[in-house]
Amino acid sequence: MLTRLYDADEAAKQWSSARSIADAATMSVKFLEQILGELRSAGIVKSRRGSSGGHALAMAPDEVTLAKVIRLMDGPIAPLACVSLNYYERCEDCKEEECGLRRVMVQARDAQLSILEHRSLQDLI
Amino acid sequence: MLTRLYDADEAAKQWSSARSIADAATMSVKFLEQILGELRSAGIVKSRRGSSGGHALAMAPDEVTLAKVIRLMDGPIAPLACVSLNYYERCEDCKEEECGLRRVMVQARDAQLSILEHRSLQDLI
DNA sequence: ACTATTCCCATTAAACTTATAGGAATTAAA
DNA sequence: TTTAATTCCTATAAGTTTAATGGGAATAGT
Repeated sequence: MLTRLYDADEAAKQWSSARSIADAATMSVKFLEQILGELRSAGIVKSRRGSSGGHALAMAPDEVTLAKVIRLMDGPIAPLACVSLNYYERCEDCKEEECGLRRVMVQARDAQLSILEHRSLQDLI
Repeated sequence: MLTRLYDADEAAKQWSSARSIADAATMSVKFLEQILGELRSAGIVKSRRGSSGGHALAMAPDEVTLAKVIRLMDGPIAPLACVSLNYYERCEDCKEEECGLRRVMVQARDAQLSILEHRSLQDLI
């Protein structure tokens, strides 16, 4: 769905309307607007109001890593909060240095991030 | 919590009561019983009723991969249902062969599984 | 002024997670 | 054979999160 936002010629600054994207993805415009709002306030998408307004990518496609988008949409990538880089929360009654589960979960997190941090919108086409 | 189940001498078949485990983990016995029930019906844990009954691992600690346990407790490991090995669900209106997102998510899934399928309870101690 | 569009906020509806509760079945031991 | 400890089964409540809808104000082009 995001890929539609950079089909347009960058110089020409084509703004895709929420309506047109929603139609293509068969989802409600209102719901889509909400998602685009999140993307905008995260700086991934920029928008222009008014009669022939719309939405467009705010940065180059290869700068939008999947990790960024997923964190924004789905929250933490890490399987446990105590190994999350961006949404860390400590477990209660846990000595992190000694926790074997945590040690393994860090490995799992890093394995996944090694993919998601190095794949961008560019790679989705 | 699971690690407590194989502290005991395997030959002596020590059965840990739900109560004793719950105390150590500061959780309600009833809640723990529910979890142990799931583990039992998945064949990871076996139980014995009656006066001096309890629970014990049903297989060697190194056979209990984290992938097994996580799938049982948390469901799919894959970040999207359409790339899940055990809980696959097709996306609607999607030609999987052409879907760039899916291609990347498969990579992310495999990266994570390469850890979780090769780490067992044994590795948590 | 008129119209198409984003933008913001509030609300509902559905789903899932977490936890609690009661009691039947089973077993060992007294 | 009675008693006590324990698993086992099922229902349900409470809480949280997610998905979706809706109304209307702000903006910009014509």
